[in-house]
Amino acid sequence: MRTQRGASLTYGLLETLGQSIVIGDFDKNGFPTEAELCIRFGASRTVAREAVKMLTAKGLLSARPRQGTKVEPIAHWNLLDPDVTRWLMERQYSNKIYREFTEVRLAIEPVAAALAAQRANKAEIRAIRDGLNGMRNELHDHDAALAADIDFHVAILKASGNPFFLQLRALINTALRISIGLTNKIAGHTASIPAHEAVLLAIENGDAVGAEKAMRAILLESLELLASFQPETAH
Amino acid sequence: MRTQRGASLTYGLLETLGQSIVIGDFDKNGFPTEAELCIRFGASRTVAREAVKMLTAKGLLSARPRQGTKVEPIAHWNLLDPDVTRWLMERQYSNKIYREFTEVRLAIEPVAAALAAQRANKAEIRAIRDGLNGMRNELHDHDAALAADIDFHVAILKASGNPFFLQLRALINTALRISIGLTNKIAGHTASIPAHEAVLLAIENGDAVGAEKAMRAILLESLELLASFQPETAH
DNA sequence: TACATAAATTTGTAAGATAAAATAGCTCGT
DNA sequence: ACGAGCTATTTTATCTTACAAATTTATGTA
Repeated sequence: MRTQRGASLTYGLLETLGQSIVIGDFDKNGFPTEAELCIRFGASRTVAREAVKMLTAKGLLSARPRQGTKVEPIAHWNLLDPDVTRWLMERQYSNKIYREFTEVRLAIEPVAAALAAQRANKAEIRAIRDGLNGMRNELHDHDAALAADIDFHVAILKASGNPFFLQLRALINTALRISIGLTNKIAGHTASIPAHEAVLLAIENGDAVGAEKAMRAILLESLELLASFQPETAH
Repeated sequence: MRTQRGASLTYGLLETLGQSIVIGDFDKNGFPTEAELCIRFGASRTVAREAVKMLTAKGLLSARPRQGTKVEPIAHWNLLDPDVTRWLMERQYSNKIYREFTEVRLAIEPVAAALAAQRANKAEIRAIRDGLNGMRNELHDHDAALAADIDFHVAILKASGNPFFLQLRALINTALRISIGLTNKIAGHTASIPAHEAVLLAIENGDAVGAEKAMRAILLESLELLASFQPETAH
């Protein structure tokens, strides 16, 4: 999922800086100079430069001689980069970003479900069903149920056959974790199994329109539940 | 749009390697070792390493000691990264990727248009109208008409108020350039002005459902036109 | 003041040395 | 022959130092 499994100095600094940038730690005093980075994080120039270069590649920074390194405005960030999405999740939750995530899901996932209904093979349908069964069997274990829920949605993205849709798995992962974190506060609430069953059934039957509607219903239900539960807050 | 305006050695090598990877130049012999990179491209280790690190940040490469640097499978690439999208465009056109692009557009743009109908302010509507007028006024100049067409679609993404939608501007840019490149081969064909007018009108009237349908019609029309014109080719 | 020139700051590039990781190969005892 | 453990090798990872380039600031001179 992330850029690399390894935890070298460079990737450690990448994580630290990425999170700090997303939180806004450098908004006041500006981004440190290369020399300051080395001092503050005990890194060599090589490590500092390579971490900055990777953050530049993700749109978070830009550097020019004499002018220094600057944090780019959020409009320039590669928001669909898995690392950036994860850093956004790890910072303080905000209703605004959850709504934005869900709007993206409302655009993508119903269309992906419709395509899956037209194209999914047996193995892909089995993967979707495994996700649903996991949700059924783990009603007691919130973490396991969440993992199964994510598996269900990602399996549909895969079954769509369009690799670009699959790129959004990190965002969906994030959105679902936020969603679950909130809905868990509502006593006894769990993801709606029947709604998920309806999506699977439509895909199995090759019913593109039905799959699209059923998936949209899941997302709208989740969105309305949250809206009714927690009023819009700042940010 | 791209990672950096500057044309330093590092960014030059980034471009060269990114294009080569996307084309598949390293599929046979594997990706060169750091030392080989320096020799083949006349770069210092610093430049070679930083370019590789940026490509790693975009999901195209991974590196481990002793094992070397390898091209990741396409499923791992950050396909929505503006640089990656541009490199994909610059390689040989293929019907498959055009269809995939259009599927993404069919998911995102109608929803963006619906949101724009609910939220767009006067300045944002003016930007959309400017794009449409540009298309009207530049019927003779294909390049200018294409630019106006792109402006029109990007203005709607902006007016949606969701920054994640705007991330797809590079993909839409690419898709439209491919589309225009093909439709220009059809004698006398130009983008349908009335269809675009319908979208603007619906947004101005706050008609979310109408805007969504009108935008979907534009994309479906474009897709069908191409399908009828050029039969599915390899890749 | 206006303009040219020098100085200072910060990133960009280069090169060499050493460390660490992971594979391949070898030695040796059984 | 076989396997455990050690050694060698390859390649990336890290550190250090030096210099170049770009750009802003300061300075000096007419």
